[in-house]
Amino acid sequence: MPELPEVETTVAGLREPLEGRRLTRVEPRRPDMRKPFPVDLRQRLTGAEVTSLDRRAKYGLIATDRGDTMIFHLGMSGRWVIDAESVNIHDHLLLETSEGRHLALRDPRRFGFVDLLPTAALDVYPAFAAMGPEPLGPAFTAAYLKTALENRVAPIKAMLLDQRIVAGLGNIYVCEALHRAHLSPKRQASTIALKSGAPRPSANALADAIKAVLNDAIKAGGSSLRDHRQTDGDLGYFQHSFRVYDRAGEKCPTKGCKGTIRRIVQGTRSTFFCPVCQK
DNA sequence: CCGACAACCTGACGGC
DNA sequence: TGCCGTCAGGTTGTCG
Repeated sequence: MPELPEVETTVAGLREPLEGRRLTRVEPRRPDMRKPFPVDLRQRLTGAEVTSLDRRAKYGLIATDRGDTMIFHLGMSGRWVIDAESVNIHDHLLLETSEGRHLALRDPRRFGFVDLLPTAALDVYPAFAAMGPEPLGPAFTAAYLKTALENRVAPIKAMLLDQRIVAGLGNIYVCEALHRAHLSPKRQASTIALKSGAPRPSANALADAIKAVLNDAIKAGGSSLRDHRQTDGDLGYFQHSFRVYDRAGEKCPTKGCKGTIRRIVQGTRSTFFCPVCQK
């Protein structure tokens, strides 16, 4: 469940059980996920009150009244499960609150991880320091996109997956945004940025398409793929609104377009697009 | 500096 | 039914 809309939805779902609540139990159930759990995670979080929940790109942020923030990343298969009947073998971190709520960070592939640092040091957290703007924030504009992509020879698809250009997009939403903007994923990135002065129409269309698809997905509660339902607040249905992702062989949904969605591989990852209306 | 690619893990699915 | 290959929402490090 791991691109920006899914993390946004996850964080929203964690507010009710966590915000303003005290953590009475913090229990890693193994030494590591993709990275080791911080050695002092339990000691620094137990007894603390959660003051706010937030999101940066695909990272969730849980701040406490002791000046710490727990950072979590869901990797490919991670999600939070609230008040499950029993503990799953892939529940790697358990939290319990003063209200008796039980939360489990479940991640079969273990590409996710947890970190802990002083809230005041968030800006210098390496992953954040190198990160581009939030696509739904004020800094992400057509003009920014144009500047960030000029001189870039790589395909636009690869550039949009680069978190240093824009932070929070993943494979699904890049494919979807490029389709909405009618831009080919194979197009050289700099070609939407050529010429000085005003942004080109394609840069405008792309920035707009990115914001639109993310907002639509958040409204739908994100996308739920192979990891099934569950997680009290976590039933996203945006996968039903995919226009190209995982739809190879289907008719292109663009009005008046007679194309068929194709799957190609770019830099080891699947790309879905319409060769007819995406130029 | 840039781009390509392997590695980290488990599970689901299709083909034989 | 079972075994095997392939693929999956991400990130990071290495190599040329």
